[in-house]
Amino acid sequence: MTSRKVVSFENIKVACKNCSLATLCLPMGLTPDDVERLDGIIKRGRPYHRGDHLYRGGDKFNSLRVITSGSVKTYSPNEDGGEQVLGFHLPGELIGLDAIQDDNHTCSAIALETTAVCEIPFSQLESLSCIMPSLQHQMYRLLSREIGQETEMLTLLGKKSAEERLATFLLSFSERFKQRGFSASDFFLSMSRHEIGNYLGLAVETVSRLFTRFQDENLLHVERKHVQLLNIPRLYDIVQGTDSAKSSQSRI
Amino acid sequence: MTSRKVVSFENIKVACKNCSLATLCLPMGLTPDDVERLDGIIKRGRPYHRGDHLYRGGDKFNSLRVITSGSVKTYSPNEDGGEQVLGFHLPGELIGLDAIQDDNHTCSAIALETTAVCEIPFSQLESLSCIMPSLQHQMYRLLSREIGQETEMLTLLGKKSAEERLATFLLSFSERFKQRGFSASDFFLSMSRHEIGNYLGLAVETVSRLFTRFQDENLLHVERKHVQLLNIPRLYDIVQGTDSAKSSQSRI
DNA sequence: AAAATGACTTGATCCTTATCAAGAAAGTCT
DNA sequence: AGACTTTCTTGATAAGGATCAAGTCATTTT
Repeated sequence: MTSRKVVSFENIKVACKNCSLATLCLPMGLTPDDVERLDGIIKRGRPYHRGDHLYRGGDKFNSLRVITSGSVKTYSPNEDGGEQVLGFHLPGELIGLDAIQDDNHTCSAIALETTAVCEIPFSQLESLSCIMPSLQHQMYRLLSREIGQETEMLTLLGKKSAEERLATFLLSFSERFKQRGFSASDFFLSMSRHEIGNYLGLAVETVSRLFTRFQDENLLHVERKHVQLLNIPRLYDIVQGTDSAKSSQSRI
Repeated sequence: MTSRKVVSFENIKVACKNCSLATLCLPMGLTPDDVERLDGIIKRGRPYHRGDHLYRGGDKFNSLRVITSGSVKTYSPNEDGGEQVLGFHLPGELIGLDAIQDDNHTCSAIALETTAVCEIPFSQLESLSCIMPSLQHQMYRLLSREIGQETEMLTLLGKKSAEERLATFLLSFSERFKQRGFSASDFFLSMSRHEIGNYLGLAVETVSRLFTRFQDENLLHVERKHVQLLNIPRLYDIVQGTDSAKSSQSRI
């Protein structure tokens, strides 16, 4: 019975040209003809369930992957047995870029919920990008964007307070959900408090306390994974770290 | 008189095929013919002096740059006027990769000492990489490597203690100097304590105290910018954060 | 439905590192 | 050379967040 269900899933193969994520994804900026050619090398497998690994550190690198639904956590093991969460990835986002370097995955990727992905065999993508300059350009842009995003994380971890980190985290999801046509102020987080803390360089307890405090300050309403942002502008103030957030609150 | 000197500098244009850094740099893995073609698009300008900007955030992005001598700091301004140091770059290292994304530099690069660079006009590099698959491959690898390196910084800033951070920092320079044919245990750091602290997410005072402590523990000898590493293995122990460093010290 | 498990929250305490403050050393300028 | 500036060091204190310890709430198991 599961097998029949899986087969039906596999039949739901949305071609790039019909995919709502195309504007966020690799086909962005390509002509319809080029999208068609790119589509030709993409593999769409069965969905992953919560806890399934898309790949693990050390695995041979063959494909880049784009999340098409669900969400994924990437992480790398660190020396002393623990892990460092590297990112949370939503539909339209490309993962595995760090593995091009030496043909092996350096980090792992695990589904946080039922998740579908497109696999893009890298060697074929590379060949294709040799004959499709616009695809090559798009690849360079995506790789560069990834570098820019990690740079922002460096500032977050290097300079920001716990409060600023969580506000940044929440607004990042708000913006990304909005981009994808979902509510910017009402969403579910698919990861645990522990994973949020790990990602932000904070202890679980600190994350929990901050959620409570933000709620007490009417910045948001939170119930487990369900978050409703009630005062997005003030969250942006907090991100700025100008401390005007507190004063603007007291001015009310 | 300066102009004559500059002219003489400009004449010292080492072609890629004669450059000792070629194995670390873009030509890595290219055939001599391909290196020649790459060489054709590279511009070698006059050297920068300490404090000169190679580019600033907001500048139009035209070229990637490879340091050929000296050293460079990259940084991005952050909201509240301060800056976040993103990296220190030694000969053979490629900078500007983050700017491909939107055709503008998002961060700034400044010479920490007299520094020479090769400029690689990106549009020409892109065209060339379309007809030279091995160059394209090398570009993907370099971009991917950059992502991997930033990932390591995330772990450093997210999980490591001040002590582990400084040890990691010192060993990174040790390894990179060694790769370049210099001593792995005796070198000059071209940046200030303040810049080190900024980069590592620590206060200047903490960096200073750690240098003193490491010296007291006979891990190194430091006098201003001149660093001599006296016990590299134990520095590696510290990086691991297993705390075995301290016990191995007391065992002596 | 009760028990067990895991996730989250809350409180109390401790520790690391930031901040504040001042002095020393090095480098710069006239 | 002497004054000035900047960088670095060192000490004292404070604060932010980690850690330790319980307890609560959900969810799953039996």
